[in-house]
This record gives sequence, C-alpha cells and structure tokens, in this order.
Amino acid sequence: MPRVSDMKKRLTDAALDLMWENSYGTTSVDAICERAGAKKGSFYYFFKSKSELTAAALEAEWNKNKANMDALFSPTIPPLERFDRYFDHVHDRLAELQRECGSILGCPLLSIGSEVSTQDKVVRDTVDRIFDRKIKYFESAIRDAHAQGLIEAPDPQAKAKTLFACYHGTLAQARIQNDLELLRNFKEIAMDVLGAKPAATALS
Amino acid sequence: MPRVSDMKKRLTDAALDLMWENSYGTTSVDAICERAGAKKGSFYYFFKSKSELTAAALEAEWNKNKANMDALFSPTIPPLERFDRYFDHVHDRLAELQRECGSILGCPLLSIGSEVSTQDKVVRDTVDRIFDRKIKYFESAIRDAHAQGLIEAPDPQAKAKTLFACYHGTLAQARIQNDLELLRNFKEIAMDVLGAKPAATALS
DNA sequence: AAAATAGTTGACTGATTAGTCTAGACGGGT
DNA sequence: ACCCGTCTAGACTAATCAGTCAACTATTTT
Repeated sequence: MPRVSDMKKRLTDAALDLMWENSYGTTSVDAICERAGAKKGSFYYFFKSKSELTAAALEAEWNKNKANMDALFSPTIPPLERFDRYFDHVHDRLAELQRECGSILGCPLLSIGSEVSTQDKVVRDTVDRIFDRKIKYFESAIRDAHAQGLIEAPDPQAKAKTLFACYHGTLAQARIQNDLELLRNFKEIAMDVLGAKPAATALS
Repeated sequence: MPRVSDMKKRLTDAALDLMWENSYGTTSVDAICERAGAKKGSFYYFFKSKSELTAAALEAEWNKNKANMDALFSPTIPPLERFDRYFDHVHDRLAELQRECGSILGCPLLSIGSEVSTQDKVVRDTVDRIFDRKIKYFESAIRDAHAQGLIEAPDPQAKAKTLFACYHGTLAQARIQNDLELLRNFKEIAMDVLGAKPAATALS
C-alpha cells in the first residue's frame, strides 16, 4: 500500500478549529483547505461533503479527549471530586484558547449542534451520540456518589442529564458573553444542583 | 408624512422565523425578502445590513413578548409559581411551533447568539442586552421567594444567572435532540436548583 | 396641482459558495 | 525497475451570497 498521508487528520483538525472559533456556516471548505494546507481535490478525496467532514471532525475530537475523560472520571477518584477536576480542566482549556484567539469558545458540540440541528441529520446525530457518551461519565459519578451517601440521587440518569444541561447552558452563556467568570464557580453550582451536603466547609 | 408601510415589521418577522427554525448563517437576505414579500431594495431601504436586521428582529421579538413576561412575573403571583407558569408557557409555545415546523426550536437568542458571538458585535450585544433583561425577571422572583422564606438565596442575582443558564442549556439540548420531553419536567429541576423546600407535596 | 417625502422595484456587481473532474505525482510491494 | 493504489493539483461550474443603485410609484402637505 503506497503513500500514507496525514491529510485527513489535518483537515479534521482545521475544520474543528475554525468551526469552534467561528461557526459551521461561516467556515468554508476553502478556508478549511487553506488552514490544512490542502487543495480541494484532497478534501473531496477524503470526505464526500462538508457535512461528513464535520461529523468526522467531531468524532476525532472525541477520540482525542476520551483517554483524558477516562482519567478524570476514573472510579479511583472520589465521585464528587471527579466533577471538580473535570470542570477545572474545561475551565483551564477554555482559558488557554482565549489566550490564543481572544474569545471564550464554549462547547463546540453545543454550538455546532444547535446551529445545524434542524438542517443536517449527519452532524446532528453525531453530536447526539457524543453527548450520550459524555453524559455516561456524569451518570456513573452520580451513581457512585449516591451509593456513598454523598448525595440523594435515586435517578442518576435524570440527574446527569440535568447537570449536563446546566453545564452546557453555562458554557453557552460564557461564549455569548465572552466571560470566563461564569465558569469559575461552576463547581459550587454543580454541587448545588446535585444536592451535595456541604461537607468539611461548613458555612452558616 | 406620506405612505406608511408595514414592511419593516414583515421583514423582522420573516427574519426571526427563518433564523429560529434554521440558523443565522443559512438564512439569506433573499430568503427573508421572499418570505416578507419584499424586494432587495426595500430590505436595504430599512436596514443597512443583515446584521442590523437581525438585531432589530431580536429587539422586536423582545418587545412582542415583554407584556407577557410582565404578566407571568407579576408581583401579584407567588414567586415560585411565576417560574412554573413561565416554564409552562415556553413549553407550550415550543410544542405549538413543533406542530408547525416539525422541530423543537429552543431559544433563538441562544442559538443565534452562540452562532454569531465571535463574529458579529452588533447581534452579540443585542443578545446580551436582552438576556440581561430576562434575567431580571428571574432575579426579582428569587428575591421575593427568599424574602418569603421559600428558598435560601442570599445572592439572588447569582442564583438567577445559574437558573437561567440551566434553563437555556436544557432548551439547547431540546433543540439538538429534537425532544420536548427534556422541558416537561423542568419545573421540578428549577425547584431543585433553587433549593426550594418541597412544600405541600411531601414525598419520601 | 405641485412638491416633497416615503417607500418600492429589479437589474446589476463582484465575491464566494460547495462540489466536480481530469491529469498526474508519489511511493511501497513485487 | 515498474506497476498500481493512494493521494494531490488546481482549473472549472453553476449557484448563491450580501450589498448597490438609479429610476420609479404612491401618498401627504402646502
């Protein structure tokens, strides 16, 4: 088998960068090609449409982050601490991206998903699938926390969905208002939503 | 003053409809004109760009809903009941729109705001401003609830922002998953987030 | 009825869009 | 050394995009 190329990866990387910073609609195939150092022909050799490229880019991004998610939500870590670490991690990543591009970018799944949901089934289904996987981390941490009596959560899945929605709403607000501050205290908000008993730090 | 026209309103209505159902990016000026029964010239007679039309459309939508919001959040209504009624109202409206267009559309401010925030200052600032106004309803209801001892909310503004973010996250998820079900139980989630003491309905 | 104001028309521009296609370059297996 | 599958080059199309403009119509004031 002759000739191996990293172009596919370069294209998905470029696409995700551009769509995350701007939007699906304003990210043209030409712009993706330029950033990836590719020509049109290469693009359509690997992907049959912009829509499929986007789905592939989101899946690729997921795969890049999966190991990290597994580590953050490792069962060896006390369940509520998993959330702490996760929210910190996202906060730090968004702060880093802000240094690069000047804006708080929020969650690409939510931005892109919300933008294309009524028009592009391929991308929408991809976003859905990845959301489901992410919620599973929440769900299992919540189940563990419940088992240890740290919170009251008879329906861990419902609670996970709620927390997930709250978090993504906050990420979206942070993007719209370009304000990272909203995310700084999310740990406490999450504990509120989860109904965690205020432990060591007893206040009032 | 010669010749009065309702074209401006028809254009903002058409724009909001199309952008809500689809997106800012995929809604072309031509499409807006067609739905409004206008020609290009009329469009640019009233608005100097698509961006300004969008800002005007969002403001117009706000003005259309303001009286209703005032009624829903009237101080004559018990504070926590205001939220109940508001969430019901949005739920019903989205259900109605679903019947018309087949999709759960979520909140146009969030969808459009998230889409354009890094690229269009005029629209972004408009969304910001309207969000601020909407949060004020939440804030005042929360303050009243706190005063009546229904919830514990020493910082009503922070709590309002939190609930607002949670609600919009849920609206965004509902749009992406095209699932109204997520919104059906939001009343209870809201009470959870607010930390409302489970009143009459004592369970477990 | 004339003038002034308010709104409408639609052809036009030039840029940009997603996607196609043919010809060829590269490089590993034999 | 040569072949063949993988990949690249880049010109091309046809549609669509936001925005411009000068001529035109309709209505009210004087």
